Amino acid sequence: MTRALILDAAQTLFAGHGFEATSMRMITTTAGVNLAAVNYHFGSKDELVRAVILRRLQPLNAQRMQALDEVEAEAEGAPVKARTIVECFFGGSLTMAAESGQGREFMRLLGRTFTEPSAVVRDCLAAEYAPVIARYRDAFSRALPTVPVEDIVWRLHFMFGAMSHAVSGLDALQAVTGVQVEGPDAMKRMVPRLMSFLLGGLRAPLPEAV
Amino acid sequence: MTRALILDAAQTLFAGHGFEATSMRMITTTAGVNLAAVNYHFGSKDELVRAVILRRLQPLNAQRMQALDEVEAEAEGAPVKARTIVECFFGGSLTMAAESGQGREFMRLLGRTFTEPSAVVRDCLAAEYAPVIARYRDAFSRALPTVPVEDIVWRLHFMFGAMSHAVSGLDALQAVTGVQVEGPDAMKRMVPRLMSFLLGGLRAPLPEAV
DNA sequence: TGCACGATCAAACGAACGTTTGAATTTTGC
DNA sequence: GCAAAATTCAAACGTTCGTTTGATCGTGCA
Repeated sequence: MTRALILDAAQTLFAGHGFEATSMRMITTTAGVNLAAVNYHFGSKDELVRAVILRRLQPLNAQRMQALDEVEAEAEGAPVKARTIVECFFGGSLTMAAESGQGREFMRLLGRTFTEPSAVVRDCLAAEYAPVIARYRDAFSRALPTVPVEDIVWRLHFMFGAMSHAVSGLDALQAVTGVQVEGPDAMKRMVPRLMSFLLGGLRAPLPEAV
Repeated sequence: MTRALILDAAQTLFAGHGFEATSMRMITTTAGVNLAAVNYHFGSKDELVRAVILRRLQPLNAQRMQALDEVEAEAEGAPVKARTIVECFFGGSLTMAAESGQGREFMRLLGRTFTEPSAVVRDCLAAEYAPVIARYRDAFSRALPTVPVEDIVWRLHFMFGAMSHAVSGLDALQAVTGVQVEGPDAMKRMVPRLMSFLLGGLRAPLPEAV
């Protein structure tokens, strides 16, 4: 009970203020628990950070693996379309981002997480993502046999950036352009646009060799 | 002299550890100046953060405006190609990222800056970017008359994400995929790939209406 | 030469940080 | 129903944070 209260409060505050700028006292006050509860249940602030990230990232990545398993099994050896692979990868996270509340909050947090310089966060992410990226790299390689593996990796990298910024940078977009991006339907308007953008980038002609 | 030493040291440390995690003592020790020097020259840590960002962002954005002015003047009223506009926007920053040392360091910092939740950073960025984004939005709108303005804004948003993550997330890419991305020529290998990805996304077919 | 002013310095400020402690309290297992 | 284990609690720990202070230094102008 207390554990879950802390995780929820920490996720909200981490998403809003960042890891460093969120103090234990902010977390425990928001959660309505004692200050010592975090160290009792998680050991340290760093471990709490890991727990907040892993609680949702692990199921998310497991679902990414399973989604790819399913479409590949369905294709029965035939190459899977690039669009389908993209949907496997981003589908789960984007619907998570589209649902209001905790899910969307976590996606905003996750978007920020990539640029977080903290060692504990970076190591945690690298370990979680490495097998997923490797799996999807191979899948894309089969779907786009004309694209060298190195380019596949780069384009995955770019797609990651576009997506994480799309979700976590909505405040920035609103501040800069004045575009209204709040509300539960904002994500529903964004997702198809993002998907077509990603596919356009993924299938773009290779740059002429230099 | 001391001012410049502080700015350089602060930029390096901000890029490596983030704004919050970088203390005044780290900055002044790295710069080889007295602890009180930051408050003497900049007033506060927040003002130093602003100064570090604005020192390079203001010239960068001014150059973006000028580059667009020039290609539009050259076109003499004819619409400018989308690729050219993209090059105007990202060209300067990508060459800045490609050069080693201070320039590249700042681009890594700038990429992280977008997801920085700090109020002082967000306000500073919004004020600096707003006129530039408005100008480029209109330029893209003329270059791609079939794309509604709202989609233009979204695609600019996605492009921002892809680019900032491409630059600032190189550590993450290396950690996750093992791809070697260090060295001065890493950027030269990335830039054309990023450019073709961005153009592919920008010119992707619009998602069918839902 | 002497004065004035901007710059640098060591030292200290109160506040907030993450963490620890030991007692009080609640829950669990038999 | 009671001992034992798990949890919650108020209080304090030492450390580090950003900032301030007042003395000292160096330099250019009168």
